[in-house]
Amino acid sequence: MAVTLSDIAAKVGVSVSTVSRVLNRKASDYRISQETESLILRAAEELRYRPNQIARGLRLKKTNTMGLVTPDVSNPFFAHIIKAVQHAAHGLGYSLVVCNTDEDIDLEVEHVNLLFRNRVDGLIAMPVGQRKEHFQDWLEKGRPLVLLDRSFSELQTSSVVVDNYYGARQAVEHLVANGHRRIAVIQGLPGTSTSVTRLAGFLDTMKAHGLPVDKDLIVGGDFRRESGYVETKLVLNREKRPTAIFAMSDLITLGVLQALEEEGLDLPEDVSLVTFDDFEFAPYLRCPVTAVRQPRELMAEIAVKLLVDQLEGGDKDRKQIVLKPELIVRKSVVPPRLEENWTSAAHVSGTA
Amino acid sequence: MAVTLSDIAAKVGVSVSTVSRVLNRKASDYRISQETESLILRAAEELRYRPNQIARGLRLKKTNTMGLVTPDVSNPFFAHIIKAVQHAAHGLGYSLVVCNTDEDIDLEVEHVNLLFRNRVDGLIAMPVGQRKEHFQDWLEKGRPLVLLDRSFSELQTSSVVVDNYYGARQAVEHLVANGHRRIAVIQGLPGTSTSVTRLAGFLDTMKAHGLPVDKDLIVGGDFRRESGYVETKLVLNREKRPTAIFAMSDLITLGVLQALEEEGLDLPEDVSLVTFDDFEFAPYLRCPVTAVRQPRELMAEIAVKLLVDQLEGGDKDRKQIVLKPELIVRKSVVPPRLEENWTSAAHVSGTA
DNA sequence: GCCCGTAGCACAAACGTTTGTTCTAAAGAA
DNA sequence: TTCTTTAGAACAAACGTTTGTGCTACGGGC
Repeated sequence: MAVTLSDIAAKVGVSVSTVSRVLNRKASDYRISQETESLILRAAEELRYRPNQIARGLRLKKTNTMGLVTPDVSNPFFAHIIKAVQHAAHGLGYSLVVCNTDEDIDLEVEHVNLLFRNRVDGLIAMPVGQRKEHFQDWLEKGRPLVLLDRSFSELQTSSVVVDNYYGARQAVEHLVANGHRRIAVIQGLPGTSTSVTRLAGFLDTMKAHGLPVDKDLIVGGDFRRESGYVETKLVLNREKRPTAIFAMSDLITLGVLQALEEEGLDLPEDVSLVTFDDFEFAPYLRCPVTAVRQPRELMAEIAVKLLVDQLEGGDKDRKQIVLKPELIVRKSVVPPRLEENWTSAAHVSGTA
Repeated sequence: MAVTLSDIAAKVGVSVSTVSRVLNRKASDYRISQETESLILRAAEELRYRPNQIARGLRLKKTNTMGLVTPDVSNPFFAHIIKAVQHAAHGLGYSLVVCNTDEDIDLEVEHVNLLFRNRVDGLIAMPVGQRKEHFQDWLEKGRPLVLLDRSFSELQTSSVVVDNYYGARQAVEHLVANGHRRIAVIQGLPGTSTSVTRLAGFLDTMKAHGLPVDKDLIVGGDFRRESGYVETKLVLNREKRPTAIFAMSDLITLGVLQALEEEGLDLPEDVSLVTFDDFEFAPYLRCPVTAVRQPRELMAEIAVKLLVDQLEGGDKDRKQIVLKPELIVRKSVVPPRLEENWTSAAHVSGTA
């Protein structure tokens, strides 16, 4: 069906190997005459020859493809990362196989296995957390891996992440500076490095200010909207309502917004809010949200660069890149109303 | 490095072909003894054999991979589509190579070529528009193609789109019913089928109501935020300002919001707004936006189904699936202020 | 006239599979 | 005993490349 080297060889009347060498620009190394060379080039052009990367991959043991394992393609944060990874990879001559784990560790394992079968040259992963043996296996097979956004400190491989501890401290400092003491934390998937580190940042900040931490206000099961929604609902109906919420992802914030609306609570008068992930719509919300912005594109580019360095340069060093996030202050944090601060609040049902 | 069939063969003491047949569950067809079979299965397990899909692909001329060409991975609409395509493809045993064209036709051509070299089994494309020879070539090579979201009526292949004409009519009817006569249209990439059809829907609706159309109010160059921003800026500074805006994508709307904010105009008091693509944050914006919602996930699933039917069932029929969009009415459309309707407006500089 | 050097290419193996065909030994039939 | 059948597997080719090595013929040196 498709045109092969031997089609060209037949047309020109030379052997397949000669054609191969010419098309790989190795004509001069094998003293192939100018004449033969141009005949072959012309024939390849005419037949619209397109090399079969599968055959090539088999022979060369290199597919020029990398895998990207993502927790949630539809999350704007990851979507931007994917776009940037795709772009960088393409620029360096690599195709990208994108996987979606849905934060499901079993699915992640399956995808990593599949990527191995497909013999992608390297892997960029934003891992679910919890388990890491599949990545360990991957590394033991001698294949490069770069962790992105989330990492395992125990894994001997490169990673590029944001300083989540710093980011969380910035966010919580901002809340505390505005007078908040009862702060609810809606975290992401508990085992994930980003959750863990951000939570540590929260706890340390509270401690630094000598503020008590109510364990009941530390909630959340994953990074998704639904989680943000139900956890907010629950936390708002506690006896002592928090005066502020620290959300660990853009989608969680989406759920928070939905819950607040349903409860008839207004941002920021009734509750203050700080979130991780600065999404595009943040400035245009009813109340523009103060957010921790991460250098998504930069992270993605570095990850690709690191991977390709390993693939092509044979750079075996384990590099740990940490970038600084930035707190974008908008309008979702104001001082709490005094009377609410310590009242047991069967909450006022709605101003809406 | 990696374990191959012959490693297993050597360990068990049989030939490669026998191992292959056993692992492909064809043992009984070739009367291989139960004993040999279980020996092989055990060995494969112990050695942690993972079939090399590259070799397999070469032999079988099937890679179990499909390509997805996307205009913009970071656009929430496409991000959701990608996620759903990924999910459906994975469910049917296919890996997904994702490309990003950035609405650049040359890049699209390049990506399609690359996908061909990689011998993906089939292609799902959300094409830029403008040119289609590369898809024609693809089809002539006998490879399946499914167009998604956007289509070419001249191309003999399956497609799944939304009824953009209907969606646009719904949107514009809503504006007209609220008393708007001067409506600005910020369209996407002019050649794209979605732009063309939505524009037709707009024009026909205006005509149906006997309303004049000011060509100067039909603007826009692509589906992105920047376009929405600058076009809104320009259109708002015309002598006769429109009383409403019809935006053709979520990202355009994002740009519109930004421009409105900068101009100190309030939604919906100063300008009404209807947009295509119902994004997640739409309900939580300062002014919740009325939007045309498309069944993204369904579209994606159908596209994958269509492609796989062609790949595996050999179904050669050209199927054209058209789904109905739905207008979600929120609060961004109100009747225009009377005095504004026909005054030349050196616009009031800001209420903010 | 003979040999050697070299230009210019062909040959063949290998990458890891799949699959049509062939081979071997043992069992059963005559 | 001899021939046929069959179970159980091995052999080998092919997919489309790449690449180390081998081959041939011509020209020049002596």
